[in-house]
Parts: sequence; structure tokens; C-alpha cells
Amino acid sequence: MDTTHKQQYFSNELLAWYLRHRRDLPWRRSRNPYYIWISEVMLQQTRVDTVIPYFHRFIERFPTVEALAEAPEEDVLKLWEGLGYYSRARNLQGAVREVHERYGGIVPDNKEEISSLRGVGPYTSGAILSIAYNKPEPAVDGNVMRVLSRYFLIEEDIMKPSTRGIMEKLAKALIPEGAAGDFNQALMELGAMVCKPRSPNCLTCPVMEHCSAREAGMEEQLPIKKKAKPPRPEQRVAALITGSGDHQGKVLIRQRPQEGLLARMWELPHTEVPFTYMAASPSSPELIPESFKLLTDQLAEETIGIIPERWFMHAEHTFSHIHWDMDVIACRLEPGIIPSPAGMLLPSHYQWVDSATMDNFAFPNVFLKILNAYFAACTEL
DNA sequence: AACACGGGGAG
DNA sequence: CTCCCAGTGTT
Repeated sequence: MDTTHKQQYFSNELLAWYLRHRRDLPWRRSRNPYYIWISEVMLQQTRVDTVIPYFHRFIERFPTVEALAEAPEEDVLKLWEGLGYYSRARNLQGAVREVHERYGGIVPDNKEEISSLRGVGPYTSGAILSIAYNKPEPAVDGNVMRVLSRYFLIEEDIMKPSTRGIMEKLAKALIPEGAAGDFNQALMELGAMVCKPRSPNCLTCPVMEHCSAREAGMEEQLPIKKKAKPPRPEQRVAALITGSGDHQGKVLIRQRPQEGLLARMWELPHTEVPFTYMAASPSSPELIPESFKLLTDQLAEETIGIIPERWFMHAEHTFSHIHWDMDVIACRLEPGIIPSPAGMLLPSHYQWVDSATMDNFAFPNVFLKILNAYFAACTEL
């Protein structure tokens, strides 16, 4: 079978399959480029089922380019809470502000301008141009690379940037005349619903008949992918500082720095401790002091004196590159360090919150879990 | 080219 | 539990 026929068969069958089997997803109910853009940024590294509720809340609160451009950044971060990769939210708002100011609120419809926006890389630009404007641009994500590597039996390592180029060229050549948006979505839909990472489901695949990987019995081995490095472990100790007096029933939180991991999110005060220090546990809370002193010293530099009261809980959290192993210690403020009235000298990036007011701050999931566990325990008493 | 950057689902 | 998923920006 010659190459062009194999390609034409693929494009035609896949497109026909998609038109019959496409899922009814919220962002497929319009061709509003702004909605498509929001959805594509949310879908970066994130599953459809996870994104759906976030997408609804987001467009309800920020229905237009103008609404998002004029919103406070904290509001955007709060709506992104739990979705991860928070720079996506900040870059998105920055780019939307640029579209608002420079392009009169109209999302650009050409590669040059749209690619210059923060957070819009090769995948997202292709997705927006094809889905919102039906421009014949490829949108190569992980699904697409998996499907193409199997159907065309491509044994290049998909983690290599050079493989992207090969895939984009191929994906572009496959786009049927006038059907870029539907075809690109068809490719991703097949990867998500049929040609899945660990189960190719060939028997239900619309292009099985000419799939090279299946013919070679290679469908389970593709795509070829170099293994990622395991996350490096970090031991951490956090202080759950409970208030008294005016702050009875509240907990002290702080905001993270402008840049880096979980930038500008809120957290419990905590610090990394060396592994040579034993972790605490309910059975051996006496092992706390060495590691706890590091936290005490760090907070003392910010004029906050704490006294440990009891071990509260253990929390683990895995990022793609770091694993946190965290002990949470319930503490009270040391009298005399914070002068009366209490909290007067609290640094501005610190705040007291209770279970109601914590809704005003965006937290990474690991701290959300700890705070919810604490306030739930308080309610039981 | 290598690394930073979250969080969730499947088996 | 282990493994998998894989866009964009920075260096």
C-alpha cells in the first residue's frame, strides 16, 4: 500500500469516526476563541474530567477577555486552585491582558501573533488556530504522538524535541481540506478514548486495518519514550500555629514568594529539614526537637516565635520533580515575641484564617488537606 | 538538551 | 502501592 493512500485512509476514516463519536464537552459547544483558549490551557498536562468543573467556574466568573483582563490576580489563582501548574493561570491572564490592550480583545488568528502570547506554545497555538478558526495548523500533544507513532510505526523517542518536528510535519500533512479543527480533535479523541497508553483497544479502532504498529504486533511497545527521572525526596516540617484571644480558632498561614514552586500560593509555615534528622511520628513524638528547631529559627527571623504543643499529622505530596514528606506540628505563639495587641507586627505575607476565611486564599492541595483535617477535628471537639 | 513546574487516574 | 500522563518557559 502506498503512503498517500495510507494517509488518506487514515484522515478520512478518523474524521468520519470523530463526527459520529465526539464527546459533548463544554468547550465544544461554541467556537468562541476565548473559551477554546481557556480550555486548551487548562487541558495542558491535565485530564478532561478534571478540567470540566474548573472550565465552568472559570467562564462563569470571567466570561470575556475583558472580564479576565480586569480581574485581580488572586481571584484567578483561587479559581485555578487544585489544578496545578499555576504559572499557566498567571501566564494566561497576562496574555489575555495583552489581547485586551493590543488586539482590542480579539484573540489573534495567525501563528505569529498567537505564538507570541505567554503560555501559548506550539501545541496551544495550533489547537486554537485549528479549533477556533479552522486554520490548517497541527496541534501535537501526547495523544497525537501516541496515535501517529503507532499508526505509522515511528520509533523515535517522543521525549526528544526533534521528534516533535517530525510529528508536526506529518500531522499537518494529514489535515483534510477545510476540516482542520475537527481532524485535530479527532486525533486527540482517538488517543483519549481508543488508542490509550496501556490499552490500544485495536478492535474498536476506526483505522486498525492499516495501522503499522498493529500489523507488526508493536502497538503495546509504542510510543518509544525515555523514562523520566524519579522525584527527589524532601523531608519537611510544618507549623500549624493556632491563635488565641482575638485569633481563637484560627490558624496562621503565609504567602509563598513571587517566583518558583507554587508561586504566590498560600501555605502553612514550613521548612525543609535534612534527612539525618528523624521524622516525627505518633509513636515517637520525642524525635521532633532537632528538626523543629530549624523551623523555629526560621520563623523567629520573621519575628514569629512558636512553641510546639503536639504532633498533629503526617502529609505526603508528590510533584513531578519533588516528593514532600511532611510532619505537621501543632504550635502556639510564644508570648512576648508578638507584642500585644496580638498580630500587630505580623509580617504582611502572614494571615490568620478559619474554615470560612480560608476560602479567600489559594492553597496547594497538600495544605488544603491539612487545613481541612484540622478544622474538621476542631468541629468534632 | 536538561530541568522546573501539580495533580490525578489506572491497574 | 507503582506506573503513567507530557506543554511551556527557563537556563
